[in-house]
Amino acid sequence: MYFSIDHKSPLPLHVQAENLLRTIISDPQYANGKFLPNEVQLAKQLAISRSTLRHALNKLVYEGLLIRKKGVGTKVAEPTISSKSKNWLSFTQEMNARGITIKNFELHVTWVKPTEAVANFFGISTSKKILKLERLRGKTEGPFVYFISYFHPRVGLTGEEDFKRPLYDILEKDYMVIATLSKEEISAKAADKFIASKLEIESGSPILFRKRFVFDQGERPIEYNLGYYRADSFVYTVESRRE
Amino acid sequence: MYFSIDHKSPLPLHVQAENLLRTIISDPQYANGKFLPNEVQLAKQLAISRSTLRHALNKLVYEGLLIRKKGVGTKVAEPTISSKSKNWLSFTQEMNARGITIKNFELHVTWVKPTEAVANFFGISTSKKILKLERLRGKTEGPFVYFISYFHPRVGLTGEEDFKRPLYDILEKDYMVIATLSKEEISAKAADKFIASKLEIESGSPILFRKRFVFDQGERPIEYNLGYYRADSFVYTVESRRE
DNA sequence: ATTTTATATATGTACAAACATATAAACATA
DNA sequence: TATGTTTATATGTTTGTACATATATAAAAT
Repeated sequence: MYFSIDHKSPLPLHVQAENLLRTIISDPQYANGKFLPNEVQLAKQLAISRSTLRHALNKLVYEGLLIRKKGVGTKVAEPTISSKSKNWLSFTQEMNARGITIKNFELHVTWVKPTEAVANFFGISTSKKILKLERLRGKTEGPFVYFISYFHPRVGLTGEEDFKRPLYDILEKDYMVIATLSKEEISAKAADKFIASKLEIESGSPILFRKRFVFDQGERPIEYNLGYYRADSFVYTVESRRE
Repeated sequence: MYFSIDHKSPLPLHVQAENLLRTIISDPQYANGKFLPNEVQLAKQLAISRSTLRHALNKLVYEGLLIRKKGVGTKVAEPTISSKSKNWLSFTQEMNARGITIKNFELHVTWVKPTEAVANFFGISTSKKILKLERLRGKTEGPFVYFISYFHPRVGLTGEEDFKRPLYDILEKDYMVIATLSKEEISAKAADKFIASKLEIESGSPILFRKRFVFDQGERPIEYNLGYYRADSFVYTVESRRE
């Protein structure tokens, strides 16, 4: 199979190169920290200049998908499952970028009366039913996260949506709701029986628990999300800079 | 006042330009979304090429400090109320803000050969001894976190410092080392015997594990920190904003 | 008065070329 | 054996140049 870049495409060459590289490094052949061809060679192969290639590489390096080392080469980063708070990529997009295909093991949509905490967060009464979305997701080998989401009635979800599509895509394109602010609380806890059975681990095993509060542009609450992650397959990463 | 760039400095021009720009845009005169001079002009002023200047600008744009618009110009981003500054409080300050008085239960200073991971992060050999700081801290009722810190030799710590003072205070005031960037990995794990005994919990109990990589202004590694938190008394919070 | 068209301006894209510097491996030396 | 020294190789830095494209404004046409 041969890759090439279309010099006549309106899409900038460095973007094409970036996309191409994403495809290339997501290949299992490259997944395990294998080195790319050197820049001069790769530029020649793609028929672009080294500067343009570096433009593309820079982005992937910045995202943490590639690791460059002076005098050595550029290799594919180990595909750790992690979450960068800086990026507002959706869960699926983020995982895809790391060469992990997300499988949906379970997907339940129900209308329920909100708990005290949820009603309080949304500023609604506990008697009015709201949409609850439960999803068990993970890799082909098995699930590693159980999500529970509640949505504010204002959003207008019907429950008939195709939740296999990225959630933010649905909210933005179909409901014109743009998530802008997210507050998260991350903690560790022991898995109870229910979560343990879902994640296929033993009851009492440590799990990473993430509460996520999502707001729209007007800082109005739109989603209340609970995530239970298997401790052995999920790391949460945060990058912060002073000033 | 006039800025300039030293072409003889070993520090790359684009890094110098980046630092310079950081200073410039932090000036209140520039703080409120004011436009920078255009690239060609600014490059001339700084006596560097436009490409080099763009290299510097790119980084600041990526960090969200600058906003570029094709055909218009580059302006300083509005200062958002992010959690960045919040994340940069010291542990003690952070706890004080939550109304918790911190007690030091144990404090050990030793010189040790770094593990593979630490040596690799610092870019030093595993044979040279470095400073290791272990601290068991918590509330008056009992400890809830065990910290292990390693410091890069470059920092110049002697081990004789008064570690009851805030760490960042020591680094800044006594050693002129300013921590600027922090990358963290948060995960859950089961407490091993050692940690369990320190935190006064049962072995196998879930704990929150935080790896923290701290860099100075030149993005050089200065601290490698491991934190083991009792799950029942610690929650990690993150706030992130899109765009 | 309104719409269209030109134009100056600024960022965006792309290439070529040269030199600097870190790394690892091969080689030579004590 | 252990330690320097060279060398090939790969990324890092920097400049110069040219043209593309989006934007806002001013001028011209309707």
